[in-house]
Amino acid sequence: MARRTEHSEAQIKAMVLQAAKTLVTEEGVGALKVREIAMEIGYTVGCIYKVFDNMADLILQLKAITLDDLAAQLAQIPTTLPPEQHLLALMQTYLAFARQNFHRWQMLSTQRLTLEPLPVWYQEKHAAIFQEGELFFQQLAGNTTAAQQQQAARILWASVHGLCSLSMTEKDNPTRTAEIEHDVLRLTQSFIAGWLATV
Amino acid sequence: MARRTEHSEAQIKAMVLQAAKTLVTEEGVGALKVREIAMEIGYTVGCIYKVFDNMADLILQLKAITLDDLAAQLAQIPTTLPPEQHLLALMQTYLAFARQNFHRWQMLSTQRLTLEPLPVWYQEKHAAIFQEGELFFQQLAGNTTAAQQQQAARILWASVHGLCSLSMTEKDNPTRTAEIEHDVLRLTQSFIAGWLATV
DNA sequence: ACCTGAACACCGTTCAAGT
DNA sequence: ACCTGAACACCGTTCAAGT
Repeated sequence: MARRTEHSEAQIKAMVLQAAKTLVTEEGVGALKVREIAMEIGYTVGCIYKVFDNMADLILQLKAITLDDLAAQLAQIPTTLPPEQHLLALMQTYLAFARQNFHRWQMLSTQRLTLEPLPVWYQEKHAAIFQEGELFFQQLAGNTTAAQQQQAARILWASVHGLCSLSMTEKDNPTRTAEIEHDVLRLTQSFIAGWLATV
Repeated sequence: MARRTEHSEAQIKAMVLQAAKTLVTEEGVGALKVREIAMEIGYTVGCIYKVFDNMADLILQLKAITLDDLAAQLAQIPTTLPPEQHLLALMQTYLAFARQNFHRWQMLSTQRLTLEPLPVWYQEKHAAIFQEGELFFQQLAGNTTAAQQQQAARILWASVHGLCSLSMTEKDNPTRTAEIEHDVLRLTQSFIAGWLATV
């Protein structure tokens, strides 16, 4: 009954990812089902397994797109800011991205159940975001080593992520929502001040 | 074919939770299946739904036990420590617990897909752990408000959690493993120093 | 060669039917 | 009254069979 060739493999791949992105954005990662995607793009399930190894592969590709979108947001921060302001802007932009893309951001933290390590290309994409920040710790304290600057950036990113994670999965008091920004602000300022004093 | 009454409902509930705890501890939350639990305790699946509403309920009970175990660890910290040392001990104990109970600790962060809010009794158990810490921020800076102390404790817990989360889900370099403790130490010390300076 | 869609294995959950 | 176990709905995944 088949034989269409209306779309190339690359086109189908893009259609699948687009449909998957919409599904996750609107209903969360829990709503991501092969049959649902297939119906959305007008093909059957078998077709999806021609362009993706399996569901874990598809999810990884989708996470990569989310990382790209986040990186693009971070890149928009003006480069003229003094280092501490720049670090603060990075963290606030991260929070804003998490808010505006809640379900996709949440998906970034869903570790798959398989124990295989993440592919290198994905790890590098992730590391690139963390590297945003190292430069500014260098500018803040030029006498520190590169390892110290890396550690500082890594700690700041991870801790702000933890704070976002806690705040956004809690029950949504309207008051709470406004508090998150203050928490991120205080965490960032306090960490930088304390790091400068003890490094 | 049935009719045993060898165990009370409470006994069966305890057996289920014990079996579930072992399964999660040894193989992770992904290995938690009703049929598996049923086989382990020598009953059939239907029996499990007599003592638990569903799988989400069972998982919540299991998470509550994990929170209790964590709280017990935190309570073992000697009360004679000066406030900053005590905060540091809290964070290091949290890291140690996460390490020694990796799969159960990881399960604490797995938000269920249903959008219902967590029951109040569970929220309180969770909040009780976060309250550990507030007292010491008060001792560190008596001139601050209770709200400021709460914010500080909340931020410190969330950020250390984020750091543990990042470190422990990364690929396990043996070198990395030793670095985590240094990261937690630096984060805690820097945050406290910075908080005291800017509050 | 390309796509279908029925089948399979495996989940959580339910409930009529046994004892 | 208590427990069974077969059935159901719903997943991801595969692959022989159509065009």
